[in-house]
Amino acid sequence: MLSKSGSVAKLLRANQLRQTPIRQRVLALFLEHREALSQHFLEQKINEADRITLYRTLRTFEEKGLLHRAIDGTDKIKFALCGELCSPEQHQHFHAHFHCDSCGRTLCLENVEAPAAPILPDLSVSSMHLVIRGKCELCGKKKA
Amino acid sequence: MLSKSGSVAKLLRANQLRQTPIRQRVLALFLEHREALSQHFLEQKINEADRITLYRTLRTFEEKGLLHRAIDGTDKIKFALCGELCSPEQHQHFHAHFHCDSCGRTLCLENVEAPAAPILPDLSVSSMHLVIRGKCELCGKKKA
DNA sequence: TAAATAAATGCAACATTGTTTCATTTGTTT
DNA sequence: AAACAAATGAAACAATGTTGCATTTATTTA
Repeated sequence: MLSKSGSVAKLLRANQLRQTPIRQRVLALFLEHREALSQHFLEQKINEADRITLYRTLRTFEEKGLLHRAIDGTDKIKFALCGELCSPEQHQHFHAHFHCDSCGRTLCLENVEAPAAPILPDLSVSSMHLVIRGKCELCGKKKA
Repeated sequence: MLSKSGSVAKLLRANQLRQTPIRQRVLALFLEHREALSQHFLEQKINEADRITLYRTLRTFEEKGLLHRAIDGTDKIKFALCGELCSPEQHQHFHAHFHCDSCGRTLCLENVEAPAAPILPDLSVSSMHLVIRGKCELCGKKKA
């Protein structure tokens, strides 16, 4: 994850992207929420933009290495802010995400150590993802 | 995974499912391929069935604990045969899958040990999935 | 073995999402 | 301020997800 101090404008400039209102709003939402967001979520937050623009914005950010796809076991694509280790050429090769089956939120887990790569003869590994599912702290409280 | 000896008819009977041609063909394909299959793949293999029937067949099998969703990081849902540890009530809580970014196949990894669950205060964990991406043995050879 | 019945199937229909093309608008550069 | 490249929004279409309903079929039982 990027430091909170990184302003939206800076982030765009650093990635050679134009300062458009929609891109700024999208990035601001990612910085604000600090979790993996779906296009659906962004559409609801940004009424001005139509879904095609959002669709392309997300993929542009992905190409530039600003966002990565968060694997959470659902069939809905979600994106999350990349850390410094990601770049257009090479994304960080280990990610861990927590998905709440109750509210559907997907959180990036920062401090999870990569498990030792299993021995897989004949398979070449380029990345690993740990998907953890359960109940988040908010949904856990509701029940209690 | 179930033993190869388990015949299709037995599997259906054991799960209180009727012996219909489509269900038999679907199960046979899973037994034959031994990897996670998408509905799209099944549609192409079974021309007789329309997609709605397949859609419902897969979900019925899932409910019965015969199939589970294989998480492979793509946005396409894939199913795989469950082992003995899965049941309608409780699926095995750790799965590992390998996804080939080149050909799109998804393999179930049987012998991968579950990583130690990370310490996640306030998050209750119900399952974990390890998704490994890279190139499978077939696609690796092509390049070499 | 045939009738009864509960389940599976296939069709129609519709919602959502993914994706491309193209004309228009906008941000950036000179 | 003009020129240019890039971003946007509209239209359009494909693929997938999902439900309701009428028909067919597998199983049960008389």
